[in-house]
Amino acid sequence: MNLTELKAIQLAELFSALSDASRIRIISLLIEGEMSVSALAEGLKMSESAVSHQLRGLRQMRLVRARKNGRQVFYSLDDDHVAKLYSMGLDHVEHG
Amino acid sequence: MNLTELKAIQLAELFSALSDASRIRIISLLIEGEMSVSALAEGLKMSESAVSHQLRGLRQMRLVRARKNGRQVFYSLDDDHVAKLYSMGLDHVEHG
DNA sequence: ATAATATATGAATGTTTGCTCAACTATTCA
DNA sequence: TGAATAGTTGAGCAAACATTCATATATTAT
Repeated sequence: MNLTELKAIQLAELFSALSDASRIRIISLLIEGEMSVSALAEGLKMSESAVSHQLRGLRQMRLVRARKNGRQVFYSLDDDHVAKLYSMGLDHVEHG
Repeated sequence: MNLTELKAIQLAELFSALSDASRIRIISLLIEGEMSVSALAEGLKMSESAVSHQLRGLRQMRLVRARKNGRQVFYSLDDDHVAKLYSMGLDHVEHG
């Protein structure tokens, strides 16, 4: 194998995106479908600012996608890899 | 779904274990087979102390297992979930 | 135009993290 | 026994991170 340093960093960045409970909960909501920032904030009992900051990180990693409609912004998962990693992790936590 | 806060934290902890380039490289070496701390340190060009600190975290998460032989300690992956998460992440980074 | 709503963003702050260094335990060798 | 080797551990420090607060931008309503 012999992983390059670059790929190690990229992999670490990918998993970093999933390494915080707030982001995990954001993703768990987005798995069910797209949601606005305020709906996420309400569902998570976090401030809209905090949610927006986290979404920015997820957006930069291309894990979520934003769709603007009027003054709302709807976020959804950009890619099913994320959902797969999520469910595989959940599996590990629940059983095994 | 409605993920509990506890499970969100556990999931985040699992992914945190994979969220650092040094740990990713440790895991990429352990995928090939068990290795002593000093062999890992040499392969990664890290101090044994730094490697040992990281291995402790991985051990506490039950991602690696330690086997002591004389004065050496050989580490290996505890569970193939880890290797699966790793290769799925690599897939995401390399293609798509 | 003004006000209200939805989101984004920068600075500030407290917490967490990864490493180094020094000290420690356990094991082998002489 | 004493010295050398392999690894672990705690303290300390700098860098990274998550949230809050205040402010800014964009859109809609009056």
